[in-house]
Amino acid sequence: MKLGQATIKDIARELNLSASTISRALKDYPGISDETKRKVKEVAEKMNYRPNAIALSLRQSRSFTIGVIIPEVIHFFFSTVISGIEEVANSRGYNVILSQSNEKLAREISSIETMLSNQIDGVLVSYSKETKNFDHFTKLLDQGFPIVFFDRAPAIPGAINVMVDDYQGSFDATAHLISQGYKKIVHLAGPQTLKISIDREKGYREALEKNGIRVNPAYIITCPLGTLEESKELVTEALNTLPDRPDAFFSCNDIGAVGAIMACRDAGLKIPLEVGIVGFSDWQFCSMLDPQLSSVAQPGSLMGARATEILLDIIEKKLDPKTMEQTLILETKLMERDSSKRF
Amino acid sequence: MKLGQATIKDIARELNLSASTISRALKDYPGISDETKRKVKEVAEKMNYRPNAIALSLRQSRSFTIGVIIPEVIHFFFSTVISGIEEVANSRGYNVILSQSNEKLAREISSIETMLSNQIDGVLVSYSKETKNFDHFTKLLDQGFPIVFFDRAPAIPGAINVMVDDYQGSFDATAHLISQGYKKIVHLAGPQTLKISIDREKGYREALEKNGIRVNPAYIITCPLGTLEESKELVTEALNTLPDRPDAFFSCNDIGAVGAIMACRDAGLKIPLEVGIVGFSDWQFCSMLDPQLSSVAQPGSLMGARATEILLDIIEKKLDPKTMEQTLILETKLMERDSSKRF
DNA sequence: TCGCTCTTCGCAATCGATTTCAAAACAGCA
DNA sequence: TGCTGTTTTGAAATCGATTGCGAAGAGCGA
Repeated sequence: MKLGQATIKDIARELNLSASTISRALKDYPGISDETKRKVKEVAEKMNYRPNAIALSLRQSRSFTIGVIIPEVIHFFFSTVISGIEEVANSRGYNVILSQSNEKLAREISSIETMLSNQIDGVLVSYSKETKNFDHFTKLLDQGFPIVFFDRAPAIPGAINVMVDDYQGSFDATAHLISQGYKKIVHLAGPQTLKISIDREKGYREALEKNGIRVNPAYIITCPLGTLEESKELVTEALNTLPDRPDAFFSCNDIGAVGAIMACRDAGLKIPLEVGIVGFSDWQFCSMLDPQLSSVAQPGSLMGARATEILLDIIEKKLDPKTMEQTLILETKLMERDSSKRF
Repeated sequence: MKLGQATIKDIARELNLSASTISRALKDYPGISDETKRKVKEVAEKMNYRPNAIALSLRQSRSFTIGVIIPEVIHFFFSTVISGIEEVANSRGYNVILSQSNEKLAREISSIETMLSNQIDGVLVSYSKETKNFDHFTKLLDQGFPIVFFDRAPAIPGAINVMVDDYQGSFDATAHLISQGYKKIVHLAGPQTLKISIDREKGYREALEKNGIRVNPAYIITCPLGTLEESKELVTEALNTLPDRPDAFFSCNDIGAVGAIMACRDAGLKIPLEVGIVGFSDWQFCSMLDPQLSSVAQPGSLMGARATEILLDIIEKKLDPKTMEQTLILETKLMERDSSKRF
């Protein structure tokens, strides 16, 4: 008796039949007598038979597994995306292999390599902050390998992206601050390697211009690290040194906004009376803060779900990447809370 | 030319050699001339050859993949655990297949089934709140299949568990509240199906007793849902109806503690002057709240890492589950912050 | 009893890589 | 030239499941 699982051969031996008959009986193929089918299924049940998906994968060159490459699992936003991915993949019979790049290009590349070795049917990617060269993706795309990018869209022509409307979300947030009477609005920007950072900054700029406010370059402060400490420090510095003291901060992420809250509070400024603050992402904790933080909600779970649907449709040839819409943009929603509401 | 990847046979055809020679040449087996090795490697490189892990898995009955079953990815704590798992698994050459049960027993079972079909080498499990019967796990354990449970330890003799010291963490938190002069401490407990809930309640009870405070059953309030609204409501009710008004709340999780903060604030109580509050898990946002929330930190990433190390050691037969320590308990750390510090 | 048809099942190849066993090829030496 | 020994390579089986094709057996009419 083997230690492992019962195979189709074990059943065949037990019943003095051939492996082919067992296979057909289990799948209710025509040409197998009902009596045989009954016996086969009975023995399969008894032996606790479970088909070997690996053998199937090898034969069909299909693994029913998709890969997900993400910068960091710990980010709340990404965890919601994963949740959406897992949900859809699972319901359509696919497994999800996960790998985090930790924002390192080298790990991103090696992750893809091992996943390809494991014959994944497709991959969902949100690339790392380090990634500036996309050859490892274009090579695959050229071969027709199914890839869908989410959240962070690379500068690759023909690539399929699912993202939120960073520009519009940013525009809305800035316009909201303006409508609340804030005039000297600082933008805490993200690393310029990410398209989302650029789009968010653009939304900020255009909202100002459309409302007749001149964009002051000194009011755009880049936070490369994205940590709480960094933004707190930079905001404190801005409050102390900028000739025209800012009266609002729009951060490209929630952590930065929290840093701004802290810095303003330390500076003795009242929120939202004297300073307005808006974040981006609408992390869970926004409504738990004091004051509750206004933020731009990104539909993370939906993004994961949509990206997965598209990927699986491509894999199953229901969609041709060449003929389809290249970029799916999901709407954001501004959550107006205490940190930015004066009226 | 095939669409897919180049195989060993393609290289063989190209060089007029046999598949066996290619295989040996690529692995630097003895008995292959240096000249042949050189040519084979050159062609392999040129054809962008990548070994098919599926074929290897089939042959070796080893997939170098482990499964992870988790209630919900979105939970901050679990996302840190996943991060630790992924880290260790990756560095030891294993893939991670992820599945969330959404706290549903049925999905937990079906996830395990598909993972087994996919020939995973072992599995890490944190079981769902619905799971009261562990047959689907014991069956596997009896077959000698490698399983390591984390965070939530099932009542299965011989099972290997990695968890935090819920009892001690809870004891410390309660003792801390007592040391700060709080006397009427309410415990917001979790669902009694989870061992962690029971342990945390036990730590609370014994800390009280050891400090000569009688345990008041009315002071133990169970929060089955674990939502913010629920705890807010229950705390408000407790403040209004309990004959002896509580002066502190120790919640078995952070969400509950936030609900308590809100309820107390709405009731006009000053934190920490009039009411002390401590949570459990030390989620990211604890230090961003106002007042900053004291909480018991659980080493999530470490837990994931340790559990994975043990699992891989068992898989690789470096460890025998029968002879080893059954339960690994990781230390918690009380993060004392403003919400509970009167002095 | 011989055909023929239809039902029911088995053989063998396939997927990609590894590995055992054995066979070539070639060198050295008498 | 013939024999032994070494080096280098191949054929075939294996892992588990599927499937086209062929074959055996039953049943039936002539």
